[in-house]
Amino acid sequence: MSQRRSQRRYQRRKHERPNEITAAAFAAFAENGYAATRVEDVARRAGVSKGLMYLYFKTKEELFKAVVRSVVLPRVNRLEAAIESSDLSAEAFLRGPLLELMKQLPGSPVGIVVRLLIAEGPKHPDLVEYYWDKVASRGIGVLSRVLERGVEQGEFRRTAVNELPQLLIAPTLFAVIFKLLFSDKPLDINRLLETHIDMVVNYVKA
Amino acid sequence: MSQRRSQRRYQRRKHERPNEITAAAFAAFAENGYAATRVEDVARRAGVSKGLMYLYFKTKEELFKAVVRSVVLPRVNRLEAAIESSDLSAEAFLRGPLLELMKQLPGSPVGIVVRLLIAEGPKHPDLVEYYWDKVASRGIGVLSRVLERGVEQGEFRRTAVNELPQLLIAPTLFAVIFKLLFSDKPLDINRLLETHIDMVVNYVKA
DNA sequence: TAACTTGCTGACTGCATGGTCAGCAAGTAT
DNA sequence: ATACTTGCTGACCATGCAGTCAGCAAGTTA
Repeated sequence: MSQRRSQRRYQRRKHERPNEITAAAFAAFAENGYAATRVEDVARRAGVSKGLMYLYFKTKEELFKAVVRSVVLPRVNRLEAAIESSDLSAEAFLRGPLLELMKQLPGSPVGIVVRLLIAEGPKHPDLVEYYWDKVASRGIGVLSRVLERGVEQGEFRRTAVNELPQLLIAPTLFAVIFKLLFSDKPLDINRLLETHIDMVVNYVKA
Repeated sequence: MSQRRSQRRYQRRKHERPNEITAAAFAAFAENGYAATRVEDVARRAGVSKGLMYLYFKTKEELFKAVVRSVVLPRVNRLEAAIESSDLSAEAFLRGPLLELMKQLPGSPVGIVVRLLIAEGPKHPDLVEYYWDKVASRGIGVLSRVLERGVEQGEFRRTAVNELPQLLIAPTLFAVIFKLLFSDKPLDINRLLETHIDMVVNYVKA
């Protein structure tokens, strides 16, 4: 009556493990933040042993970095692609795709990452640097180009906003954080973002 | 040759201790964040023993709350007072005192508190609630009243901004966080804030 | 100056958790 | 079947730190 139960203790999945683990880690960090999350929790979520974690990630910190990268990179890439392939007028672009993106950010995983970055960033300078290179500056670049295009086509006048494209998305960060902290308080985030874009467009329109 | 050195081991200062300790705690949290700060560090900074900490604050968490309160309350009070006692036109108020306040926030202790709140808030719901009551909603109230006054006096038209006064200061949060994470990157924060206010004023002006 | 109150100290405890590693078993080659 | 490689496990260790408490000494009273 001894038996080879069909329950194997585990399967080997060398290739999939990293993704599975970062996904589990993201979920765990999202709930509890980085510091309060135990490596063992992540392991349980990923359905692996604690020891395995350390075969794929040298330290808890490495795991953290991997999470940030995995969440953030695909999104930026999509954004850049979407923008370059668009042939809308500058105004239509701001009011359409950009606004849409802004509306999606609060409540998306990006919100979580922002929280993690703010909380832990000052202790992980290389991560902040990475984020700046791969995300922030690329995002700014996109916005900058849109505005510039508007000016070239005589659609917009040249204003301080051309040098401060961050202004376009600044309220998005506000929205992200508001939702993070005060999700139970009333605030029509979409309307807030719409109004902001409307304001900017009026301001820069020739 | 034994001696009563004039170096006393300590002085009793029952009354001053709480402030001294919260000040030390603020400094420590500012450098390392809440989770990474040891109670013993705070004690050393305050020049007291670890045990004493627990005579004034039941837990580390209580200490944290005390810090947030002590930093944030005086500032809000000052803001409210400054505004109520002002007899400027609405536009002048936005371009003057409000803009000035916005410029000061990044780099002020408030930035630190924001970081702490974002990082730890989700695990301290009562603290978030407190912050909402004593800070956020009061701030919104002030902004709301300024805009309303502008409308009543025929200076402004009524726009969506009247119901979304947060929009006025949203970029300030952006600036605070930018400075927090990317203090070495170039960005003319003052100009950004000026431009934003200019934009809003243009938008709401009758 | 002696007896007393209490602000304060610092060694100690218990536990949580990041990281290690010897060995086991899933898969592979022969 | 048998020998071999390696993905994976889980018990274990070392450390670090929140919170405790018995006792000491600063200040007070008589």
